[in-house]
Amino acid sequence: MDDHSEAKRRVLDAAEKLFMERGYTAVTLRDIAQALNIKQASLYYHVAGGKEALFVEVVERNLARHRAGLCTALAQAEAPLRAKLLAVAEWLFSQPPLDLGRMIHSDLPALSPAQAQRLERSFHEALLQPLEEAFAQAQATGEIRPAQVSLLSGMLLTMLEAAHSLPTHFRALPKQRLAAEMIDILLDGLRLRAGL
Amino acid sequence: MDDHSEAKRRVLDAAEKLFMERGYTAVTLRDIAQALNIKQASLYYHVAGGKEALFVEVVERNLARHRAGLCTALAQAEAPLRAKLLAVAEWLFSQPPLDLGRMIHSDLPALSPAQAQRLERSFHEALLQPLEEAFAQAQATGEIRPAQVSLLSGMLLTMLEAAHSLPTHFRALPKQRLAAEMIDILLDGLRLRAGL
DNA sequence: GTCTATACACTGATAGAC
DNA sequence: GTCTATCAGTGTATAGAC
Repeated sequence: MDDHSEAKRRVLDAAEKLFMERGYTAVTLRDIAQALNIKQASLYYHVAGGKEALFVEVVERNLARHRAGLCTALAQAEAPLRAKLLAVAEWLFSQPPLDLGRMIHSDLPALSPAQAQRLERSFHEALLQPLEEAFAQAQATGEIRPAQVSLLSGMLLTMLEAAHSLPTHFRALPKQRLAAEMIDILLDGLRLRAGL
Repeated sequence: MDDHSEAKRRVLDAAEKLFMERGYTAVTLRDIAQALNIKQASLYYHVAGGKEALFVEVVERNLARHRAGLCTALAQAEAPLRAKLLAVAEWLFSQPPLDLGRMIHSDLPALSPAQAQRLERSFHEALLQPLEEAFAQAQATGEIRPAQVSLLSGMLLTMLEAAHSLPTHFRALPKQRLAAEMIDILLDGLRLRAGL
């Protein structure tokens, strides 16, 4: 599983940048090769399986990084849930934005069914699972009131990715402030209250 | 601006279904023609400008419908903001899901800059503007506390579209219940409280 | 590791018959 | 309105030289 060969890493980096920005079908192997100042055919030296294999490898590496980053962000941040979620936002903003919707509805259907299913599973494990655990823990300690953890995780992830990727035209504030406000609103709505 | 010719409407319907599902680059004219049981070249009788013109016309029609639907939903629903937002959710769920992220980062860059800019403007007018007005009004009447209306609109739209389009695998509840819970959490976070 | 050359399929688009 | 035929352009992929 080690990616020896520095060159291979550079190929994956360039491919990741383009695939994550524009999606699977919109990016050509020539685009990727051009970004590396090499010719399209040279890519086959690094990734034998061609475009699809390259895409799968890129996404899987990206998701593994996300899982690791999210888990350490959640583990290292201090106790209150708010701080942990802010750490999550900070981590997500440090990464290239991922368009979950396009991935699932546009990119995955263009792959072989086996690969598509594998990637969809990775999505859940890397992105939702860590958040679900954090919310469940906060519920167990009574920090927030009970609610579907999968719902909360999806809400947060979706909102943060939107804040991360949507152009300035759609948002007046810097994304960090925007994230903080969204998290505050979310947590205010989840506070323990009399009558619940 | 009238789309006489029933046939033209059928073409736009088929194109809209495919374009909205898979995105601009992933859909070929042959895909659309096949859905209509005609040949690819026949599409040029209905839309002279080819693929790009077809896409722009489809999206513009979709957004006009959204603007109208959102405005009447917001106008007809009874007073409390919660009811209005639920009506918005109901309307959005009655329409084919739109992937705002893919649209902006994948589809628009594949068009000529002029058309891309035009569509991006339409997005704001059709989707965000009606919601922004509703939030501003609720703030004016003191129903919710002050907050960036563009932020709130973006949050709501993003969350609802995610609930609408993400596969069951990512959500345990039916999307209507999910929307209701998200709206409640959002509004709970915006209630007037002592100290604000 | 990267290149050139090339095969082959597919895509958008045009011309013209019916 | 829809067809067939056809084109140029682009896409992935392979073979083999350096």
